[in-house]
Amino acid sequence: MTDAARATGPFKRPALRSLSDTRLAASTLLSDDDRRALDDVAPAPRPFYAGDQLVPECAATDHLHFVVEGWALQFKTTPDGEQQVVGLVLPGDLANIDSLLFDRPDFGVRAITRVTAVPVPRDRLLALAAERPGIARALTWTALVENAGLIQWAFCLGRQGARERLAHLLCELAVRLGRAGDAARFDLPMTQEHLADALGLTAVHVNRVLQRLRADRLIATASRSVTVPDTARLRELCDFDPAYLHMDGDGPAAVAGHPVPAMAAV
Amino acid sequence: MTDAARATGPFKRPALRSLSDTRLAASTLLSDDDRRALDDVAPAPRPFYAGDQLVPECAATDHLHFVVEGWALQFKTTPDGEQQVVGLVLPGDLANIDSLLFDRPDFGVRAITRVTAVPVPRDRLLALAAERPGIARALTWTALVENAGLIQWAFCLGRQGARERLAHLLCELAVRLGRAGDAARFDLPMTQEHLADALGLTAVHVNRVLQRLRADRLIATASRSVTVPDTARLRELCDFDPAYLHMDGDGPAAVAGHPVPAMAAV
DNA sequence: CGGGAGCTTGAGGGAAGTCAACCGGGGTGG
DNA sequence: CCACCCCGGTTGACTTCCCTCAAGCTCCCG
Repeated sequence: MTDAARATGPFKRPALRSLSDTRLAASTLLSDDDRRALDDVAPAPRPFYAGDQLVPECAATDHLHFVVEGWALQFKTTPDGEQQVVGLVLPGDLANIDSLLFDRPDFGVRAITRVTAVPVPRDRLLALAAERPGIARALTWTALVENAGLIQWAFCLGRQGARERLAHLLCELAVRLGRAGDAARFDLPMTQEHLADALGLTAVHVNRVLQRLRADRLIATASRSVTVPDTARLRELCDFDPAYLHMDGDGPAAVAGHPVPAMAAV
Repeated sequence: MTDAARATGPFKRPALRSLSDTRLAASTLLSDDDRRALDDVAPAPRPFYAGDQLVPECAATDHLHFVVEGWALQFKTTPDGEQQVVGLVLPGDLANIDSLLFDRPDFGVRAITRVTAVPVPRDRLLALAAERPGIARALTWTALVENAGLIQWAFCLGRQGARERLAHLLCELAVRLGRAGDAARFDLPMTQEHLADALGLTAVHVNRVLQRLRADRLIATASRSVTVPDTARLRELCDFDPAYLHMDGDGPAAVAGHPVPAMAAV
């Protein structure tokens, strides 16, 4: 709650204005008509405090939350209270696409910072998809991108060590935040505990691994932000390939015959 | 290749006949018309030998493979040759839904046993989806189910020990094979090496964990098959809840107003 | 009969977890 | 205004889980 100030850190990018600014709409599958139709069904954005649940883990939901500002995480809880983070939701992302067709969510979504989200009723989106193939396709595309991210997530958890996993997460964040250049610096509002929950580690161990990365000059950290002095070196460490993020809105272009917008900063 | 005989083990279920028998079509989102249209675009099934790649990991694909017989696995390879299995493909499953909209696959698919698959050209499926909202929706539904499975997979890899992960995988297979009752026995054509690649472990350790599960009477194994004497006890060990498999074709029913077929044996 | 794939077993090592204590800063309440 | 407190980060000692390497076994198949 007291993170309100932090949410507007030194590297805040201009807030997204509408659903047309989200990744769903950027996927080149949509016509301008589709985008307008999407904006028409969008209700007013809703604010959340850090720690709030956008989507409770174990209760039915019928709204899809498009995050336009702030960070959130997708999580699943063990019976003994531990939680595993299964995805990070950044500005422009759709927090819970599974609620499009499932009554009970497969995971909860919790705000890390203060968050602004547009909660679109599932039925409105389904109706839109039924009459506009472009939107239906864009929704499928979004689900598939989510899929690719989860596959990579599982891969890292299963086959990489703590050092590589942490490096990989930082590489991913740099790309998704559009700050993948050298000497790239970006906000990182996650605590070491958050990182641990995401990487399948403990906070103590995350701490030690972070220190080693710092000692090796692979990263530098300031309060709530990270600098990557040499992107290539960090990527080499964890074998990072940004293709799985599908930042270029691939595939769809070939299908719809639309030009690919210059969205990627990979 | 010499597994051809094994693929027709003692618990072989009748082979699926067409796309209408796959999970995609069972999702209650399709009208009978939709199902017919789907069957109309289906080419002849194609056989694969054990070890064959249905989808090569690093080459563009434009066919979606519906597996009607046999087992396959979805995998991702590390630069040093290790592989992480990110999903198992059973009869009725769609092996590579990501190829619907992406040119390059996010993972490869390799046959574990002899496999029969129906390779549907992506374009035909896309065209069908564009004119039939039901099929578009069923495809999205399939992607979301895949999603739920991957989330659970990541959860297990991140937060469970070897024993729990292995138990969880066996519980999942029992349900997906429709053999979730007590004293349930089912074919398991995977080697301990396959299991290790799936669970993020080594084959040696899988071996030891299997022995402990056997010693504790949680499972019994015969050649290429597993028996679960007490389903409840095994599920309790790994905190298994079959909801994430969405075997009941949920959500869609409420949407389309169709009755839910009695597909679940959960 | 030989050979290979898959399973089993053992000894030793390393990565990550656990438990516990301490620190530093910012916010809150007295 | 200051003291306190809580949260997040840091550090150390010890433990545990799982990996590595290596060898031997069994079964199936050629």
